[in-house]
Amino acid sequence: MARLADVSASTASRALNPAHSHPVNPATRKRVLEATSKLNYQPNLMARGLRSRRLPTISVIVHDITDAYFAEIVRGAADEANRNSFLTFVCSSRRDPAVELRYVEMLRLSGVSAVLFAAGGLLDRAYQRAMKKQVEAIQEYGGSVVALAPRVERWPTEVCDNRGGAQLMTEHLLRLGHHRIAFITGPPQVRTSHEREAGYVLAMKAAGHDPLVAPGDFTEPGGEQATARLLDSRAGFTALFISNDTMALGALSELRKRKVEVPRDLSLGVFGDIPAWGYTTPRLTAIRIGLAEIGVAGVRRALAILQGQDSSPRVRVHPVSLVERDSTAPLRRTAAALA
Amino acid sequence: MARLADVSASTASRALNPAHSHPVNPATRKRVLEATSKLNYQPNLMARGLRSRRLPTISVIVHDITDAYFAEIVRGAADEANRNSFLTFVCSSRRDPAVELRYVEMLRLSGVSAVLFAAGGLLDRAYQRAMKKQVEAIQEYGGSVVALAPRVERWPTEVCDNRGGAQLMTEHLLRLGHHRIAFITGPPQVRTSHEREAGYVLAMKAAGHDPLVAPGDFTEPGGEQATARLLDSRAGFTALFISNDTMALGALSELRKRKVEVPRDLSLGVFGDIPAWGYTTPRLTAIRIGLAEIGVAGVRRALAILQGQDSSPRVRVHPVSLVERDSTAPLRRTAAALA
DNA sequence: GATCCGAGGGAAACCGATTTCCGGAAAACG
DNA sequence: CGTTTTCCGGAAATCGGTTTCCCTCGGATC
Repeated sequence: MARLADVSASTASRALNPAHSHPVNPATRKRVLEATSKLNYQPNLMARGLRSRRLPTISVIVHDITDAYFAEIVRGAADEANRNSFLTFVCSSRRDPAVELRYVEMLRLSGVSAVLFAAGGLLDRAYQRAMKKQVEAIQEYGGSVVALAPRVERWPTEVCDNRGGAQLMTEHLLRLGHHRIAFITGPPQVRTSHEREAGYVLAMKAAGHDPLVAPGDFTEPGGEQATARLLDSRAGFTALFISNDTMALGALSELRKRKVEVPRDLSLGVFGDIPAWGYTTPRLTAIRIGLAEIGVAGVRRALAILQGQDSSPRVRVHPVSLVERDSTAPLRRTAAALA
Repeated sequence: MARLADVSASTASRALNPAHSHPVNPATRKRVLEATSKLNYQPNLMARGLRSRRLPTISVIVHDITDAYFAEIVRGAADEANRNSFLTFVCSSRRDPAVELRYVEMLRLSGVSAVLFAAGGLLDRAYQRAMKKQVEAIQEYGGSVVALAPRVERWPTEVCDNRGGAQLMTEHLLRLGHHRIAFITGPPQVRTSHEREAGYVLAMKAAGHDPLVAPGDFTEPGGEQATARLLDSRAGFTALFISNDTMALGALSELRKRKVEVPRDLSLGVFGDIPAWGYTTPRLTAIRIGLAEIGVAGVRRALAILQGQDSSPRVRVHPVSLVERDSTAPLRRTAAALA
């Protein structure tokens, strides 16, 4: 035991963890601290974890780490975790419930202190039940759970203003004179889809226009297909609002393939701003989400819960903003080529 | 002890870890396995780690997880780790040596089994010394270290063919009739820079042309500045080869700002293929690196070392390929507008 | 002066698995 | 039949901290 170096044995632990009630003589404490720095002593985290049931690690569960959306969340979370001497696991689940459950089980076994779910939970009943069980086991040993997107479970949540953001974009397009605005929504199992769709519908109805919602699934091929079907339907829209970045990539391919020129033939808005939007042609108008901040907030929240001092409301909504670029233009300049 | 459920005590450990030499009666072993599955027994990883000095975790150290290049490596590594029941730490170091050292120290304290360095080491002496010490400490407890890019240290390495890829792109441009090809290189502290530059220079000299190398630093603003300086220099080049994806993003901004049209005014090639290149205008010709495969190979190598059965050569070079898109065109169609 | 109380420190239990060490029983051998 | 292996299982040590339990000592109280 490295600590024998100075004098005491278990007293060292008390000196180094002043959180507990047992008093330690300041002089003794000083000696201990000197010894630790002299010996460059560092506690064995696994030994500590064996007693305390958890390790100073957090985890972020995302669908796909190569998706710029999730990567930014992970960066924010990992940075904040690092600042608090926590390490960060990253779990890329590919939207596979089985993989996700397996991840969470491994996390539990490894004594993770907090799990951040960066994507909406699936509405699947079996998944929900199994996940609830895992999460309860984690909470049993003192771990905390935070959602970074709306989920069905009643977890503490850090989320961006999906409804407000969708309203913002819709109103922007309306203000440009568009009133036939199509919307590609997300998968129905995910709350985010409904929230964004609701914002869009709300803004449309408030302006006295009929919403035109096309089903989508938040994936790139899904966005491609949804765009194709919309164009084929000849529904006669002059603006297209796509409810996430990944689908927008697919839409861009499809529009390029069909030689639909943006914004001349069609104004295009996206929920979710990723760096790539600054390099596409045209550069895309998008709803900017402070993803890194959400990641940071998630870790802060998780750590606060760990210390039993979280006073935030259960759901905290982070504001979003409209980033206007070149893909949205006034209706007069938009040929109704698709009517 | 959950295992008391059937009969034995420490025998269970032997039954569950047949790797060791102590024999176990097959019948007993069967009873133990039945009990474990009945009780849904799962070993406490921290207790196990306390003895074995390490946890079934790996870590990937990258400069920036939001960079598509690194994200793809991490995805490959995390998937492969998951398949082997290992969890994956991700460390986004922002190219800060202090952050990186701190990460590695935390990893060591947490008993990480393997560390994968996804970026070239800095040539800084103090950094090198400190890192060497950390890594030796990790190896002392049986952890392994793998480099996923050329580094100065003599670690097992999985790397893409930097020199060959640079030759490939250069030869592609030469074949199109270009001979005044500029090259934006990377920071001199990084081996990758030198390797790619060497490939470019080799191909140019082999063709009897003078290389034109502009300094860069692998960052986006760096790419912007390097491009600007090249254009200002009126060096009269008709093609530009940028040695990594991030700088290419900066270059795109600069070219767009100056209304240099690609490939009409300038052919553009990039080392490093990222999804965004399919959505830019024009779509960029790039050297494709199998980054996910490199991540997978890194984990495989690390696990093999852990089990003392790594028979690979120290440095394994992964092939790259040329993805031809719209940003490179024959010289005849390229106005020497920049001459 | 006896009792009580709190400060402060040490010994030992504990977390849960792995790994010696050891011993009994069966098998192999002379 | 005695002796030496071999097989197999249990008791106990170990990993390195944290926490409980207990003890001592000095000061305060009655």
